[in-house]
Amino acid sequence: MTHHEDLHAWTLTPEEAVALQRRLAPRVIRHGKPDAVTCIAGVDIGFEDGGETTRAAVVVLDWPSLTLRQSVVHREPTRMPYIPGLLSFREIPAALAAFARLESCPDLVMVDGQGIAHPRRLGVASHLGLWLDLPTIGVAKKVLCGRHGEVPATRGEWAPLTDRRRAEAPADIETDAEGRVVIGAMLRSRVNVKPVIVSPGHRLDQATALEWAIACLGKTKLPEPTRLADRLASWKG
DNA sequence: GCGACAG
DNA sequence: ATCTTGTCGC
Repeated sequence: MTHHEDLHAWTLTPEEAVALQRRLAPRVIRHGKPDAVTCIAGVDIGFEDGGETTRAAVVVLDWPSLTLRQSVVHREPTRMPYIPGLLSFREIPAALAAFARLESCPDLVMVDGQGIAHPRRLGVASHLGLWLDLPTIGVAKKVLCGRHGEVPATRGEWAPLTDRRRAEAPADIETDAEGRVVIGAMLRSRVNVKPVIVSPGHRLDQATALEWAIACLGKTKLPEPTRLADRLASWKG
């Protein structure tokens, strides 16, 4: 896999990064379904040397067996600090380098982090989806923005995550009874465990993102793709 | 003005 | 994210 734009654009000030997000967000497609899914990738980033080295892990699983087909780990110097809302600028360069080493292109990508459940509707999953031009889903462990009611206790059940701010894109996303924008779902992936936040990244809608997240659930909190990527990125296994 | 704030 | 031991529970 290759990419047409170079990485110079990643040397940005926070203000420039925000401006870039505002420009890119309307390009994010949040409807439809990925076609003919044969394999699903999982992505996660870890850090070493007290944060000086960034470690990107990508795993590719066959669907529907969820069997591991390939895994890649890429290391490079960290070039940006962590700033809430600007996570993609810190993690995506390494993720792209890891993707470049994949033998086959996945049909769907699951990312550790938010999709459109982001202040400017451009979380790391959405942003990565634009670069890869692939359907992506964000699976996060904590909320960045938005509110939600009580989450059902049953595995597979969920509660909508909503926000007052409307998206920049003209083709808008779902709203609830109060006209709030639905930006994701608090999914109970496991009983007695804190829910995960599932939000569409790029090229699919909320319902589809949820369907795939649930379809990829194994016995643990995280869906298999991100669970395995997490394991690799954190050196555990 | 005062919090909150993905990984 | 990362630094970190043992411990409780299915």
